[in-house]
Amino acid sequence: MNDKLYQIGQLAKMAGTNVDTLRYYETAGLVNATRRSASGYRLYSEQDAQRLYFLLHAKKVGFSLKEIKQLLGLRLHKDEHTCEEVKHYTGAKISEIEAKIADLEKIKQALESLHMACCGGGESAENCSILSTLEDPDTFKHTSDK
Amino acid sequence: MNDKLYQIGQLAKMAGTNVDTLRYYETAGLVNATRRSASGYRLYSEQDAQRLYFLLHAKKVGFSLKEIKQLLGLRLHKDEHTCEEVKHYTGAKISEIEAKIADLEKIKQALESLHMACCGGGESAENCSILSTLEDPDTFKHTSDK
DNA sequence: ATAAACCCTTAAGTAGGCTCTAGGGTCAAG
DNA sequence: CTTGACCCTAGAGCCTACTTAAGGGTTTAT
Ligand SMILES: [Zn+2]
Ligand SMILES: [Zn+2]
Ligand SMILES: [Zn+2]
Ligand SMILES: [Zn+2]
Repeated sequence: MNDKLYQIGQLAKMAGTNVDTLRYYETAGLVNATRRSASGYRLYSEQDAQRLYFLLHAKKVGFSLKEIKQLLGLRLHKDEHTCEEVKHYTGAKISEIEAKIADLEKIKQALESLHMACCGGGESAENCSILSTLEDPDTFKHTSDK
Repeated sequence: MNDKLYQIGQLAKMAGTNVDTLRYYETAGLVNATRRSASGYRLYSEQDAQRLYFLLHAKKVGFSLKEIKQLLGLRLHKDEHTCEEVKHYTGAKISEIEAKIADLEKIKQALESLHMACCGGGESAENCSILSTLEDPDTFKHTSDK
């Protein structure tokens, strides 16, 4: 069940990207089409699509294609790595993600105080109460990085 | 109070980046040094540093320098925009950030189930219970984008 | 007063991630 | 059986965000 296949143009539209990018991802070894039609058209399965969605979401939040390739590849070449390595890698990535979330929460808070302070009216923002938030050095204090 | 100034090298080290990048950010209009020494050395204030930290954190979570420039610029050229515009922009960015956080939470969950399922031992990961999670199309289902 | 460790500028080069061009097949509709 | 909307490949080109190079001042320490 669910053996529906998509042509490259359909998948591109579904995913909000374009065909060139999909072909590029193929050459980069990121998302391959399950098979080709008799005439050589790429045919993507639902799984291929899921893989692409994962990629696009991960990209959106700042992972490089190289990192994404590793993430997507966790289930592959299982025989080439020990469980210890796998566990170490996933643990590190999880911390990384937690740090990213924390960063986003802070940026969000800064924007929210701007957003709420602003009256939203049609007048010039010259006297807008926005001023203080981003100007305040404490708005986004540096705690610890890396 | 707190009128400490940093040379470019110090700031670069503090921020975990390097001097070339800081000079680049200057040419890109992102982070300027408050002033120059008699001999032309850039001298960064604590506020300049905060601005840089904001930039670096925002970059880490996938914002482009162009977007970051806008974020950092919200408090500038206040006279050129209406409160309405400001409010609209911040509102849109906040939604964007919420979507990013949601994406990260999903990726995190997927990695966490991998992480917990794996025994972490020294044997080959060939029979590792990792298999199912990333292979399952539902792991990162496409809901709605853009 | 000479080294070591900083700093400056301008300009060219690089890596990652697409995006476009050229030249050509494929397929459904009318 | 042609037109329009797809698809293919190979390769060049482009944008972003740095990074390196070349040539040269400045500071601090011994
Ligand atoms: Zn306002
Ligand atoms: Zn207002
Ligand atoms: Zn395992
Ligand atoms: Zn194991």
